[in-house]
Amino acid sequence: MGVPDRPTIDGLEERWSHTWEQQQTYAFDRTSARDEVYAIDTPPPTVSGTLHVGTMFSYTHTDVVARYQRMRGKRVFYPIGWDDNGLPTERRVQNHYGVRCDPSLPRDPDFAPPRRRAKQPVSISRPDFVSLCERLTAEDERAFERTFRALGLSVDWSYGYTTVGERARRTSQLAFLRNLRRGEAYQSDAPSLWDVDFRTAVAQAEVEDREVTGAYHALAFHAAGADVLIETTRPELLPACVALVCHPDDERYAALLGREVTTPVFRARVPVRAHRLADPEKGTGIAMVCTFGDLTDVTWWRELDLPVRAVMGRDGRLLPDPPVGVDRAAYAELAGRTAAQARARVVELLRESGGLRGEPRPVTQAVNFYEKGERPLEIVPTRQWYIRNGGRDDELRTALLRRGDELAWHPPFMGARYADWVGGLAGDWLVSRQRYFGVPIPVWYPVDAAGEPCHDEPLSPDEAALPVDPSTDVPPGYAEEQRGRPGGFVADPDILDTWATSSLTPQIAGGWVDDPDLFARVFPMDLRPQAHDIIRTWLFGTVVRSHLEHGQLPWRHAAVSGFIYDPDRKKMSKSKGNAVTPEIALEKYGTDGFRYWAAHGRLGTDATYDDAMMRVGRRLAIKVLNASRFVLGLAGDAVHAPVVEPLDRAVLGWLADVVDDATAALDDYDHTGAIQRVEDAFWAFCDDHVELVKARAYGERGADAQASAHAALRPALAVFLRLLAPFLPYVTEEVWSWWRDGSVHRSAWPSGDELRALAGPADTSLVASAGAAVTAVRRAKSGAKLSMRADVAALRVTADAGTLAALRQVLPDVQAAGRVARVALTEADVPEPAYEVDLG
RNA sequence: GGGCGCAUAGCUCAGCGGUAGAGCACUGCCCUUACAAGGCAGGGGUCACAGGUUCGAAACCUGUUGCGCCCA
Repeated sequence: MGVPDRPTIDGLEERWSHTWEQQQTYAFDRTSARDEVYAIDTPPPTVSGTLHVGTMFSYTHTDVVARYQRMRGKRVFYPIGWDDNGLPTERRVQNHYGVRCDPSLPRDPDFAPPRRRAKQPVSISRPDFVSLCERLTAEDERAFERTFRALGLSVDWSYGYTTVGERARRTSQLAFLRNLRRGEAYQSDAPSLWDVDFRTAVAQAEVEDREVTGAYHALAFHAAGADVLIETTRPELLPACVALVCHPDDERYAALLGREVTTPVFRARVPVRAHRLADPEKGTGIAMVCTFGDLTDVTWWRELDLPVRAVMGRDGRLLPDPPVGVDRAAYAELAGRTAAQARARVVELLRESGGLRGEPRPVTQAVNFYEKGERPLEIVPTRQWYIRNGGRDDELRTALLRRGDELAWHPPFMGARYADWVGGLAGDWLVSRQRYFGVPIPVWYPVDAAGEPCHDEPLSPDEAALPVDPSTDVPPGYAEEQRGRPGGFVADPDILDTWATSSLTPQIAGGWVDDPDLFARVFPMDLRPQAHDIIRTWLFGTVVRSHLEHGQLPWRHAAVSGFIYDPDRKKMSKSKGNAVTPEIALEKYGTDGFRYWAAHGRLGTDATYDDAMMRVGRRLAIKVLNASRFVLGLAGDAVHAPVVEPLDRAVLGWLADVVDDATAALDDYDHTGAIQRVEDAFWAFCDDHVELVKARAYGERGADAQASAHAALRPALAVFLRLLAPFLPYVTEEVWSWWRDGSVHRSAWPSGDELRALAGPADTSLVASAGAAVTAVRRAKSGAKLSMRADVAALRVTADAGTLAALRQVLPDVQAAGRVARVALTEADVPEPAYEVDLG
């Protein structure tokens, strides 16, 4: 191809991306044996409109690993998927089109999405809603793919998947049914955390605390004798009160234990009970137990065997009918109101009846929210599906903790996050969601003669029939006419949580359900890359599923990236409006410049979005282009000439050490250490070595000395290109194409030993000796405000015998590079060599 | 309240037992025939604080303070 006259890094992305696609440069060879394969369980990004710069950061880290392993000779299995399943997509569709799903509506044969977003969301049928989800995610996925391709990811796009695709549905349903068969999946009708806006149950891992302002209300309960005061931040739950509870050692209330008191306003009789979790220091030391105000209420309810007085509906409004034992007229004031409305009304009623003592006192408190939700979570008794994850089973918990220990964490301290989470699990994994767009739970229930579904005897499909949609498919042995009829069946209406499917990405990408040949070659995988925020969800979930299904870890290594902060130290996020669009950065600094910045962020460490760093990366890429042009443009075809000059031998030996260090760093998943070592060496190579041998390379000291220079420069350049290739894939490929066959990304990673063999007997310290001498000359010229090309009369060096002996070997190169006429060497017992320059 | 991490030059970070480093920014010089969307050189830090270990600590230990993340 030859060296262009005016090389530029602009436009390399488009050209080489196209070539790589055409030549299938990153295609996975699926005939490879497992031990030849390096398999990556790439995170399927949530499809959400735009890619976050933090995502690009993390994916660059993974791509560096992929490219390195490929050059090491591994057959890299590097698929990618899109997480389009579940609530995030539903929410996006609702906002994007201004619609909401109403499953009671029939499909509209002439359905078209609203043209303009209406103020009030338009209700549409479930099939129409799902089709909008599919339509929008398809658009988003095309945009994501464009951006990832622009980032130069070396994935094999032919192994793409989506988490609602057919293979994902089959995988998710099959894994669930196997869990069910083994007793690892089960149903429970129990109080569950519930988001009243999304109207679905949520799992522990999706819950977050938020500080909100509330108020303590002092309420007087009537007892024989004196009133009992309790304090609560949720007076609207007073009709749900089932007991008062105090600490067993609290003498203030000892006389009340076992007696009943009467709730104010609602006039329900409730017992006073004792429990160790009642905090005598908090409020008045005695609390009301409601079904259900918080998770402590659930504990009290369960452990004290209390009845249920449910008041909170799934829509976040108080149920129409009062619980047993509650005053009907008072409750009628609250029925149908939201929690906030009901609270205001209860406070009024309390004031009127004298049940409120003093004024409410404002407090800030931590309240549970669904991480994507807007109103505090309620706790509602519902029937839900769970998968065992060790939260209620010490044996399983211990086994999963051991899996965490088996995994090679990069950096190691991330393993503690996993152990903390597993150690603190409060219950099993709630996987059912009362939503529409996702993998349906693949079971039906028989309907008894009275028309009631028998939830204890779920009907499963044949594995061969998967994936199924129970709302349209029929269980084995039944006919569609029997749907909903006594003696017939009903479908489970729920879908599996997104994480319950994405926890199976190794199985989905590896073809567990339909390509056992592939699966055997790639599973268990080598690497799980991801960010640290989803250790408790995605990483842990994947370990759980693999442990239950395969009895082993799903991968050997986990590489955990940090987050990206803006220069003001705030976390970048779309909601804060401070996120940078990665496409703009890629355009401005080039892909190589962007990747250079990303590669400087170490695993596990949060990094700052830094334009300046990208500019440096861009400059490095330009330097690669120019230095390569110079080296390759030198006359002569002396590649096979012997390397005889001491400095040439030295630079190759020195470079061998660089190769060894970079290799060790990358083997240790330390891409930061590797790129630093390599780029420092490359600049030193350009600034010192190339300058030192330039005159010789032009032939000023004869043919043999010239040939030696060329014979060292070209292999050195080839090594640098390969060392830089995982980080700067475009510019290295461009230069490689000028003079080598094939792709640099399919070339063999350099070997320090091969370089040493080429170098022969080499004293690598000569590189530093010669560098120090030319630097001294440059410093003198700079101090005298002279051009670097200015001639110098003399260089006098005073140093010990060893230093002088080294210097003598490279003296002609030093003199030529510094344009020094005479050199005088003086031996003396000095700690540091002294350089004196006579400018003449 | 618990766990984890971080505190080094104006900024972004490396160093993790042997006399303080890089890049950016700043200053000066050089239009040098690989590179001015360059290059060369220079100034700049009581390594958060307090104890301890050591011949020697930015580094190891203990504590304190501040910041961040995760979990109660």
